[in-house]
Amino acid sequence: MSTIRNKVQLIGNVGNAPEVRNLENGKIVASFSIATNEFFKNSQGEKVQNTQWHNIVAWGKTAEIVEQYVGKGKEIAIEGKLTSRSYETTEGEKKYVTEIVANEILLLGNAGSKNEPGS
Amino acid sequence: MSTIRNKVQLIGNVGNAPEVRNLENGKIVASFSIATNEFFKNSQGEKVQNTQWHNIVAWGKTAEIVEQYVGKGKEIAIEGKLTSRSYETTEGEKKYVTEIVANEILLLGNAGSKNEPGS
Amino acid sequence: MSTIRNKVQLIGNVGNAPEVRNLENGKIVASFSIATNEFFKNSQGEKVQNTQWHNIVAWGKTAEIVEQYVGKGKEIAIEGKLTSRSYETTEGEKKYVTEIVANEILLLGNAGSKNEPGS
Amino acid sequence: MSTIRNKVQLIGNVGNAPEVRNLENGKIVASFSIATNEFFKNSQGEKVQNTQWHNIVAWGKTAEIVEQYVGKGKEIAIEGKLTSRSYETTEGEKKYVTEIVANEILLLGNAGSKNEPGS
DNA sequence: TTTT
DNA sequence: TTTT
Repeated sequence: MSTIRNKVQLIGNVGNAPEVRNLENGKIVASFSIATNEFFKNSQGEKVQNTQWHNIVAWGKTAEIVEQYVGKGKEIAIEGKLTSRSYETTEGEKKYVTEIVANEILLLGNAGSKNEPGS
Repeated sequence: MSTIRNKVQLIGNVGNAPEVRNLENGKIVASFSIATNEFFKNSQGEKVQNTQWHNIVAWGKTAEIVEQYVGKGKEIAIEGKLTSRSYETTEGEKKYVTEIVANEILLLGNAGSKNEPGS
Repeated sequence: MSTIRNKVQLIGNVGNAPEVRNLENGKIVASFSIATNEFFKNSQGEKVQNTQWHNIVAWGKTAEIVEQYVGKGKEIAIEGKLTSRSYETTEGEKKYVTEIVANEILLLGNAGSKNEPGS
Repeated sequence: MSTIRNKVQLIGNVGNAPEVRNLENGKIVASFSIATNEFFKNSQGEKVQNTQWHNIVAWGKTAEIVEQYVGKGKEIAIEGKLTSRSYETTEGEKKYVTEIVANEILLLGNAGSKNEPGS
C-alpha cells in the first residue's frame, strides 16, 4: 500500500470509546474520533483554542491494537490516509463522510491499559 | 501557527482551475481540488486505481502562489492541516465540509507557467 | 522557510540536559539529543530494540521553549530539517556532523516543568 | 516495521547513478544520494540557494524500483527513517555515517525510464 | 466527544 | 545519553 501521496499525521486525544466490530467476512474494524487542539492568541491577545475533530478508522491488526490499548481521553499519534466516501440514508439522502484510515497508531505519554488510567 | 499536531501531506494532480477571490477585508483566498491516485492489485490480480479527491484552501501569500503557478492538471505537493466546518444552505440544510488549509505548496516536475503547459 | 522538501519528524525521549547558549550576535541556540526506539522481533522470535540517536539543534523562540520545558528523559515530538555540516578540529581533522534543525517541538504525555517531573 | 517515531521525507534530485548490489545472502541493496534545495533571500536581499545532500539506502523491492527507474538527475520523493552507523576504515579510523533507509520512493514529474529521459 |  |  503506497501512502507517500496521501498522508495524514495527527497527535491528539481520543474523544470516545472506540467501537470495534467483527464483520461477517472475518475482518475487524475499529472506529473512533480524535481531537487535535491548536492554541493561539486572537487579535485581543486572548488565548484561544481551536479544536478539530477527526473520524478515524482502523482495520485488521491496527484495529486490534485499538481494541486493546486505545481508550477515551488517551493521547495518541496516528498516521493514515485521507479518504471520503458517500452512502445513502434510509430516507434516501446522500451523505458524505471524510475519514482517516489509520495504518499506524502510537500511544503517547502515560498510556497504561485501556481501563487502567496509566501507572 | 503550530502544525505538528495536525498535518496533511498530499502529492497529486490539480483537478480544476483554482478559484481565487479577494475578500472585502483585503484577504485573498484560493480554492481548488487535487486528486491523489493509489495503484494496487485486487484479489483477481488486476491493476486497480483508487482516486481520492481533496478540497484545498490557501490564504494570503500561499493563495498568490496558487494564482500565479497552479493550473488544472499540474502535479503538486501540498502540506497543510485538516479542517472541518459547517454552514447552512439557503434552504436551511446544514452542510459539512472537510478541507485542507494549505500552508505550503510545491510545484513538481515540468511545471511551466500556469498557462504554458510546461516546456 | 520552505520545509516541504526536507522534513524530519521524530517522536522519542530526550537523552541529556539541553545545552543552551546565548551567542555574541544576540541569537540563542539549544542543542540536545533524542533517542527513537523501534521494537521488533528477530528471527528467533525474541523482542529486540533498535535505538537511534539524533542530534537536535533549535534556534530563537524554539530554543527558548527547549530551555524552559525540555529536560532529560522527556518524551517529545519534533519536526525539522536534516542538515549536514563540516568543521575542522584543532588538530586539523575534518569532521562531519548531521543534525536536525528543529522548527517545532511538542511536549508529550506527562510533561510537567523541566525540573518537576510531571504531575 | 514501525516508522511513526522516525520519519524523513525528502523531495529532491538524484545526484548520481544509483549503485545496486546483490549481496551474498540473496538480498539486494541500492544506494544513491539526493539533493534538496532551499531557496531564500539573505540579509542583503539576494536570492540564495542552500543545498543539502543526503545518503539514501534502499533494500529489497524498493531497491529493485531504484534499479529500474531511478537515474541521475531525476526528481523523486522519498520517505524513510534516519539511521546512523559506524565502521572502521582499513587504517583503523572510526567513521560515522548517517543514512536514510527508504521505504517508499515516488517518481515525480517527467519520469520516463532510467535511460530514456522522459517522454 | 478529548486535552491543556 | 532516553524510554518500554
